[in-house]
Amino acid sequence: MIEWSPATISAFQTTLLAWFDREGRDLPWRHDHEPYHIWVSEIMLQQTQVQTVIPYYERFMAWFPTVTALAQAPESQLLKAWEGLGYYSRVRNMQRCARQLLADYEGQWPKTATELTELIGIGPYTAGAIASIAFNEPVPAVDGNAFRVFSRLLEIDADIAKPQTRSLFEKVIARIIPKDRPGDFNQAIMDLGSSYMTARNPDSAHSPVKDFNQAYLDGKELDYPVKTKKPRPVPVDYVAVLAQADGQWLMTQRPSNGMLANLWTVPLLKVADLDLAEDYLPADLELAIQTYFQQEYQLRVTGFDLGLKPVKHTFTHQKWTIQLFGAKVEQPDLAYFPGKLVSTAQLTTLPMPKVQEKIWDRYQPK
DNA sequence: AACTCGTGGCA
DNA sequence: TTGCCAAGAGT
Repeated sequence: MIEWSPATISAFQTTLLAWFDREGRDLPWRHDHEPYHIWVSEIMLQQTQVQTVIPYYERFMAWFPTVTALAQAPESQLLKAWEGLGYYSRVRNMQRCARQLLADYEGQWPKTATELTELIGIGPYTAGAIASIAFNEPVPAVDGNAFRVFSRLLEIDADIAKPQTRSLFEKVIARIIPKDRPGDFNQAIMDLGSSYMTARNPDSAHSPVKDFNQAYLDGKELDYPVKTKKPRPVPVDYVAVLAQADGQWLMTQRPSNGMLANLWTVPLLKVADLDLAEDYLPADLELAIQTYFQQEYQLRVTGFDLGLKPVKHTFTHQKWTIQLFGAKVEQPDLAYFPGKLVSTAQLTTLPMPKVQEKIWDRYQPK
């Protein structure tokens, strides 16, 4: 890792901000510095690309224009606003944060990163982003872009996958961030990281700060950032039961904890949870499904393999293979079932994850 | 500290 | 297909 002199730091600031003034992106959440707008955009942008976020952001602002509107919204509407974005706890935590603001902060945002971190769903990165952009506090906002950009500029060899590495980057950036324009600086780093200094095909030869990029000057750009890789997704087998009664679909709401919390799907049974031998036969599966519904939900279903190609869906850490079964529900008494019957016309009113969309598409290709 | 939590894009 | 990456936070 190299160190910059005060003169180099000053030159870097000037060059970066001049470029940002010329070529910084015009994004919907950059039209003002309202903390609510900055906050919503930052939460949406966590692990999510700008292009994906834009339409969600526009709709979210139309539906929930203020912290109060967000605090008062029914959860089903929140999840509908987030449907397809992923990491659904983000939006549930946003509502908790909105209520926290109204209850404990008199509806006024705290103005420092340290205080912002106390709010639900706001971690070190988002606190830095809001504090610097909305309140002009000279603090770093260390996201994936900042890790990548500064690791290359300064040839920082620390493993960014390790939690402790964040504090090293925060110290380094704290020395470089300009006190007069911290928000623009942090956003400029993000723009730089998504244009010239990208992860895969960087174009540093044309970067406004190429002369400051030590890794590029040394021809070692792709060696940075140093990052240990994550384990690959674990395969998990599921059975989806497309059950109908009275012309309606049997839909279930997932538990309030864990993956896809509170979203709606057809019943998804983990094959490993069914009472099956190692080398079970297709006919055994039908019986196992029937038994499962009887025991867990006191429901009589007669399932049958739809003979369709299994649906595959990969999450960050799980790779699902889902076999589709059709079913008829006899005399539906849903007292013990965590869900309800829904007409085809009403299906779209439920917040559903992408994997459910794939299941519908397999059953009824458009 | 390591693991959990979605989805889309890209080579 | 596979693997990795994209404005991370909670537990």
